[in-house]
Amino acid sequence: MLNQSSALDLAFQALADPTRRALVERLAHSPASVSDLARPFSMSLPAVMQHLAVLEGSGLVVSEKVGRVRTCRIEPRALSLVEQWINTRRTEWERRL
Amino acid sequence: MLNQSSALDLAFQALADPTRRALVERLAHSPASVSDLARPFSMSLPAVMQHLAVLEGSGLVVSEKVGRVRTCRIEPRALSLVEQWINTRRTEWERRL
DNA sequence: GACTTACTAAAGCTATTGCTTAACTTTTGG
DNA sequence: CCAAAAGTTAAGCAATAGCTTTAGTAAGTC
Repeated sequence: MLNQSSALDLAFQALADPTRRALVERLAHSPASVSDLARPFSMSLPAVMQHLAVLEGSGLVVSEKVGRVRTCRIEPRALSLVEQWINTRRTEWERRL
Repeated sequence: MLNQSSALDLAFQALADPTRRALVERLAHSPASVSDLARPFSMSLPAVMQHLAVLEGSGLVVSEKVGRVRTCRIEPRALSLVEQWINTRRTEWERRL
């Protein structure tokens, strides 16, 4: 199954994991470094980094490394894309009634 | 009785698959039977039914069987839950700026 | 009653996911 | 320079996801 995933596939898939949603919730308040993001979780740092990679791969998070610190932040346009897809379906349904 | 987090897990996970999103898109227009839903897809009927089971498990779709026909429809409140989670994050982020 | 339609149940198979640990590299502070 | 801090890479592994095929059951049709 090598067909390339759409942006929505990647975004929904990224948000399907509770750890990744927690990361997004954290980042909704302010940007943060990888270590800061990892600290609250009981899992290993590489595990958190893999979650961040999924989030970046989906476009929901962007990051920039300066010195040895990578700072991550939310990309709200990717959130909008998902929000709009859902809103469109819900609205289509409700318009019928 | 699922807590909010699990409900979101299930909903996002359900929507992460393109086949299931296509089913939701179809159902946004009108309710449909399992066979009607399966017809446009190249995969087997049991495969589509498994997708429908995931959607029902997430609460995004409900169904009722009358005679030998199961009719599926969208449950917009489950869509709202997802929509609101995203909206909250996006709004939190944008309020900061 | 036999046939077809509509759905269901179960088993199995492969690829992906979500972790782990271990071994790096690159900065930075003393 | 030396060592700690911050991040990265790679390998491996158990569980899950997304199919398949096969074999059903229940309900309309003739």
